[in-house]
Amino acid sequence: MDSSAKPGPPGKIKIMTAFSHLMETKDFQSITTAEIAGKAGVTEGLIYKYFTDKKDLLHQVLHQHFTAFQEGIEAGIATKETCIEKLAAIVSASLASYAENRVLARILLLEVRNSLSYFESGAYAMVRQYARTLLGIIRQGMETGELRPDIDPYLVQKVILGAIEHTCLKQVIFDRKIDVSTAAAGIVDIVFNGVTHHG
Amino acid sequence: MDSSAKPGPPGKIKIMTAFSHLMETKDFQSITTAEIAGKAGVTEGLIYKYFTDKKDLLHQVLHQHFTAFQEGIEAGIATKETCIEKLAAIVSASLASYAENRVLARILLLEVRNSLSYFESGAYAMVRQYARTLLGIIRQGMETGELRPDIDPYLVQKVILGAIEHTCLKQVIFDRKIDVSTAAAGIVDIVFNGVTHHG
DNA sequence: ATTGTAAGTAAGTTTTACTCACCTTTGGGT
DNA sequence: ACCCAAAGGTGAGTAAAACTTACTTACAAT
Repeated sequence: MDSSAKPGPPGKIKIMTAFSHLMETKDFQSITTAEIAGKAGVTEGLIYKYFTDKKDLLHQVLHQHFTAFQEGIEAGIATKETCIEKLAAIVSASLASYAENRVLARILLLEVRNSLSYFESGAYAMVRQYARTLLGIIRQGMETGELRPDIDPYLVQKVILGAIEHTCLKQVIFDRKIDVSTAAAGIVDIVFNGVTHHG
Repeated sequence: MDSSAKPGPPGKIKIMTAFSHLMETKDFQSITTAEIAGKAGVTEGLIYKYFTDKKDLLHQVLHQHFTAFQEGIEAGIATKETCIEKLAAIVSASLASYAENRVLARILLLEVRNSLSYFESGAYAMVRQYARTLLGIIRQGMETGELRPDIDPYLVQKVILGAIEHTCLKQVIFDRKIDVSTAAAGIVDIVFNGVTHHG
């Protein structure tokens, strides 16, 4: 368990923003605490006043970015009525977030999953909430008859999440543009209708 | 570019197997070079005779595991005739590999993607080859009419890869069993037929 | 026999995450 | 107005771990 991501004192904010900016050009491992402190204009020791760990800093920055992500998702599905529309909105909004916030995408997809401490962090709790929202929509769709009732909703959830993540994985890694609308439309088409040709 | 993963001298083999075993219980970051050398029964310096880096060691061990993975895949699709069958075989064989070789799965899904050096490694070259094979089958299926011709084959590839990876992600992280056959059948069903209910 | 090369060692060095004891500022209660 | 406690912030220091380098041993080929 790590401390939650409150706004906090100026020093903490400076550290988080400095680190976040460094993550735009470098990977977590190669960013040093000295570098963070230097860019933030504080001393190295202050980092450990507000963060238990270098990883805790990573997790709290992720938490911060994911909050905006979450809001984007909820705004995206708010107006939608049907399950299909909601799912399409989630796919679209998720891709859009990864496209416009590479730091979020890189942290979430590449940096955090290798250490167990992440899964005890507040950031991961938010991610779980996001996954639960998705699952809820899928279940609802199965009840209303929009979706097939004979499939495992958990698996549908995983396929959708996997499709979203893997679709922008390479672009995130090599810092290339993501064509959100066509990618989103394509994923939705494939997952909803399948890839086989039915004469 | 890193040196390829030749079998090599006894010291190198001992280092790689020791490291591989350590990866069963610990994550990359928390395994020290001293620990590796100790378990291998060699000195710490020898690691740097055969590996440019601690990460190079990781990449070469991945390369080694992925070779077996690749063979499993090719054996899986060898007997199959249709595109559909081949895709199902790839999904099944991939899940099976991740299920029975957690070190491979953990390295590939959790540990390597955060550093650019991986993408210049021989291990990544193998992964690309695997992805190309998958893409080839998809393209072939679109030509023969088994798959819809109006979709982007790259996107189909990404959805399938994403589905495979995300399906076993949690199990790999928390070291839980993977029910390969039902997961494979489910993924294939969803990706081939889609999730929407067609009256 | 000799020479050249690959395998292996052992003792550094440096970097880097993290600690700790110490200042400085702020603000609320009496 | 003053105290004092707590929060904000500092800077020197430590320990550990990745990596280097100078050296030794085995050993195959000429």
